Amino acid sequence: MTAYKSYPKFYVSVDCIIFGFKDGRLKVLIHQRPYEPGLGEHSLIGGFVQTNESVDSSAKRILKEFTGLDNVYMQQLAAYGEVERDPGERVISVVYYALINVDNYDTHLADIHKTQWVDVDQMPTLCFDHNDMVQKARHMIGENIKNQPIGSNLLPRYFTLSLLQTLYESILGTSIDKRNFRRAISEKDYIQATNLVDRSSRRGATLYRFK
Amino acid sequence: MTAYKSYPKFYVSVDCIIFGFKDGRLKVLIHQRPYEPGLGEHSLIGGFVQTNESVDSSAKRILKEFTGLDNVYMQQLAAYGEVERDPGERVISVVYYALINVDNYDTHLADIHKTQWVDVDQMPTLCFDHNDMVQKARHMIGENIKNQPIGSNLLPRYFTLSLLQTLYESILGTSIDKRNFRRAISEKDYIQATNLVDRSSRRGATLYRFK
DNA sequence: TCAAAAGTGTTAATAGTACACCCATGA
DNA sequence: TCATGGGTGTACTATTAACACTTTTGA
Repeated sequence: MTAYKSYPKFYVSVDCIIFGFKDGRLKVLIHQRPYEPGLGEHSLIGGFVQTNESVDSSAKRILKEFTGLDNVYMQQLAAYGEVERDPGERVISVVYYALINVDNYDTHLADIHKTQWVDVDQMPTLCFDHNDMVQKARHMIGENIKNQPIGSNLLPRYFTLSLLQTLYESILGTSIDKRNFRRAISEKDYIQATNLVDRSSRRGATLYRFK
Repeated sequence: MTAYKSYPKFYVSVDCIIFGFKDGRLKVLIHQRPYEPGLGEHSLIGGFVQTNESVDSSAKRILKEFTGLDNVYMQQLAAYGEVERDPGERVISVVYYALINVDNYDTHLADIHKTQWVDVDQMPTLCFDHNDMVQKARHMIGENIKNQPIGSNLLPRYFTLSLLQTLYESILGTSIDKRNFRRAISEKDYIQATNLVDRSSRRGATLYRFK
């Protein structure tokens, strides 16, 4: 039917860089690669595209398999297509990054898949080109956070400004002046104060939320 | 050898959005699709990834086949993976955009492939999801031009500031104040005045070049 | 002489950066 | 009472935006 018959076909995988914010640090979810090549090495969460799903849905499916989460902020990062990137067979990988609230994710699934959170500033060596992917994704988030309310995906529903600042600092890798930060936030219309108070500090801190 | 055997394989294509600057307008190179499905429809320049080449090299090869050009500014845009995006067979496409100097490109090849330049603001309907790709690429260039000297890829070696401004206006889709523009440019260290003069205007205009 | 494009500065508004002290409270 | 984190304002600097007239010269 089509003129494509003479062209080769490839395995197409999806790798997900799942970011979470935990203990005041930006983390990435990894696990141990469950098959050869690279069995047992640190690896991003991934899988293969199936015939009945788009690449985007494949990414969503994989995210759900590993975290139990649906409806998550997820963006395509890039396709990785070096010939030898996977030493076993030729695999072209489309990479996504997702931002999740670590409180929501399914720890039972985490046990099954032996996933763990690692600090984005202390990434172990991952298999293949996965470290490159993480670096690129981190850079991308840094760009996005300046203009988009992406923190809403990483934080609990109610949060203090201190926590929000810690998140920004940990994404950007810099320290931010408290007063400047709070002024900037107060100008954003997608973050609003509530009349709730967090009592885990002595004085208590106003809780904020995303609209 | 590997655990991948049970997964499906896919055709992987590359589509190139080749931008050029011509007659004071930003243009995209298209041609008529040479095979079914969509035979004869307007289409981006594309081809299929081969087994012995990375996806990046595939894009370079295709660019060279259609323009004769090497060593061109080229960036990956995204992967497009909807199941039905190609009505013939399942094809996952990795999309690149390139910026070329239209004076350098091989018009003999243009004849062979029946390529033509179309104004980015007057794109005809392209096959499949190609219009989406162009829109996304255009947006991306607009972001990049603010910080990177990407104009060097689109302009001749020597150019007037008026031409450069026209290029910026046509990429950004806005008009720019002449004095503000010239001041901003004079602060960039990658653009410098030469002592050459363009005599096609009455008064004559200083020619500039990229370092 | 005049049409057409080249060239040139100043001011106002906005955004970003640097910086230090008082407050409320639980232990 | 004091240690802890919460909360606040001002001055300086850099960047961006708005705005109009003179110059040169080929036709």
